[in-house]
Amino acid sequence: MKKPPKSRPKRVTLHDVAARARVSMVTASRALRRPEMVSLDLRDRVNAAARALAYVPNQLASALASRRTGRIGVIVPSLTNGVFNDYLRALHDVFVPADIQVLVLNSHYMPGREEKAILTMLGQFPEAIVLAGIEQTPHARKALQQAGIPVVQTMELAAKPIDINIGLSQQDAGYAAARHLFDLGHRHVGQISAPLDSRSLKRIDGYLQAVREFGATPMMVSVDLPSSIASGGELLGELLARWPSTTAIFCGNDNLALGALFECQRRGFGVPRDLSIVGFNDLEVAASACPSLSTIATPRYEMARRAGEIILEIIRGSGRRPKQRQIDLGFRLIARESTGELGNSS
Amino acid sequence: MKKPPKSRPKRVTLHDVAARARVSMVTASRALRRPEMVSLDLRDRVNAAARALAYVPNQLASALASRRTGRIGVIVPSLTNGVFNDYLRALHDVFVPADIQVLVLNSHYMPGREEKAILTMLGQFPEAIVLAGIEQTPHARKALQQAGIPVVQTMELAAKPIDINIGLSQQDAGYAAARHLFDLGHRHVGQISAPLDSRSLKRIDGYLQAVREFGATPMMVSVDLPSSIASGGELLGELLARWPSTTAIFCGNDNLALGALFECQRRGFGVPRDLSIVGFNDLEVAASACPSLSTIATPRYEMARRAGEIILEIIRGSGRRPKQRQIDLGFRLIARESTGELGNSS
DNA sequence: GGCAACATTGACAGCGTTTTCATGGGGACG
DNA sequence: CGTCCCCATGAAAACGCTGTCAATGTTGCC
Repeated sequence: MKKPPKSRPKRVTLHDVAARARVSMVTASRALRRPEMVSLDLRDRVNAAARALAYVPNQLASALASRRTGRIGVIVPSLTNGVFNDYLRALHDVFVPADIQVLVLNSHYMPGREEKAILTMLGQFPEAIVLAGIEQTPHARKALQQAGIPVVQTMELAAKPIDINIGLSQQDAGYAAARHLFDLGHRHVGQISAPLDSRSLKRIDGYLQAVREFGATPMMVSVDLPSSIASGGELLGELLARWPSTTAIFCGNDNLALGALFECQRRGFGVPRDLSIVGFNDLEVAASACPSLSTIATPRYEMARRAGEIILEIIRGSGRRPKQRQIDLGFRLIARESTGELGNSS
Repeated sequence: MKKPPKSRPKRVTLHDVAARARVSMVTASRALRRPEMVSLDLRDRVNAAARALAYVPNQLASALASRRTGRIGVIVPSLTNGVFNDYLRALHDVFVPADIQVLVLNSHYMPGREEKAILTMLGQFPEAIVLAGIEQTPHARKALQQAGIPVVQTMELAAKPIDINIGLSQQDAGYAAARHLFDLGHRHVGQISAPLDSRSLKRIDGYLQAVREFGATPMMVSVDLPSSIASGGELLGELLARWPSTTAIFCGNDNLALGALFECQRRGFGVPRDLSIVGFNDLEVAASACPSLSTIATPRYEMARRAGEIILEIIRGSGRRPKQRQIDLGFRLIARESTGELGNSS
């Protein structure tokens, strides 16, 4: 007859471990965290006791007492988006070996949700915060500044960084993508996007800049949904319906580009024979697709890695900031098979 | 006389708020958490003070004192894999409205890393844990049981669940995928996979079962890397090199299938004319691809949603478990354009 | 042998909240 | 007008751990 003590499933605490090892709590604590401070004999006894009891340290209490939580907070607009895979991986690569936990919260591309996520995060007292994007609400900015921890804004270059800023010019990148198509001789260059974030808008600005420069007509279609492969196809359909003369499109990201590519295949259009396609981000699929997708490669891994390393340096170095508070990591245009010169068609 | 503790910027605590509102800490605490327990007058005063000081409650202290952390832990083998997008979204959909935070840790498809992740998670004292997969190490199992919180294993059906188990038979699903190809008349049915997890292996078992049943020859190629689109192409290449007679393949997941599809396009093979392809999971891309990919749809969203709801019920209902501790959610074969009858070719 | 320097260990006081539990005041009721 | 109860409030005790500093035992050296 077993009686589950559901009201008080008393947990194994450091106290229990200490008692079993017949040492004081302090010693037990040290034996586990700083073995070198404790004699070999006791160290073994404590370890044995801890293992026997399956002791799991209470990080809450530990963090509260030591005022160091050993974690950093990351807020990204989406986990779904392949863009943030490399980004998160880089952060893990840097912090996990340093024994720092990475807490990820999702803002769903909504400034309001981001503010909430930032406040929640701050309530956990992370030792630093990494933000994807630069458009925080004023209240969030204030809270972040007041927290007195390193804050790294990434993905874009900010006019007024909160603290540290590592990114690239989304507008320049958008310009480069569009320009690539104009340089190939295209004059009817369309644009499709799912502009949920400020970065998409900046890329569009870049596109418009190129359009003006070449005296072309802006041809844009967008949808206010999380970008998906399916939307890529639909948006291409709309674009072609409105501007049948289109010979090239710049897609706000690679998923849209992939959807557009599939739509072309469905319609029997040759890519790039009938339509040139350039995407954005250089996700894995861009290189593997057939035809492979021209795109803009953004240094997502590198960006997050640098962010992580700067944070480690600040934390380790007692809070001193590096001299360079803003870093432009640039981007690369990757011309693959999906873009070709105008006129190859005939 | 007050001694400013070093360079540490003093944090605003409940004590400060209470002082400013001229009430006791208890009242301040209640005014913020359970406004209905406090008179309107004080409630306003406390709220005003909190806002003025930009007070952020220390969740660490709160959790320590209340013994409730308001969060649940989730451990998935990969964030990169599209499979877990729906899964995590469902969990968020359930828990965020319930004001419960979702902590996600990544096991990188390695049992050792998963054990570590589980222990780390347990140290945070989540109110429940959701696991993707059923193959935890013995030590992890012990720690989980000892934690006395709801544990939900998902994605597969377990012979001996730790606590709750919601999933589907991966072997049956693999069998169904292979069987679909045999039913279409194919006899040279290959299999490609990146079997980092036990689920892939079970799907292969299902494939082998079908192969035996139809008296065919097993033709399998695999790679020990995280599955990627590129590997899909390469594996298909190897498979065809070894068994040129292949007329259909079952891919361990949709990414591999997509890579295989692209490889066919690159080689000028018609799909399904020259090769039928069936994938697994029904990621978004499967429906959008051209030709669209036949695949096995797994109820990832539903699975995670159910897991979340059961957890909420247990937490709310003071720990009582539902009668049904194991739920089989099944799967669906989705026949699309990428599979066709043998002989359509000639 | 005596003293300083060192290496170990332990007692105590928090860390910032929440939870009892006690207290006083006011309203309902007779 | 006096009880009985209930409501709003506050005091003090956890929650589990770590930092500080003092106390103990050890070693080395003159």
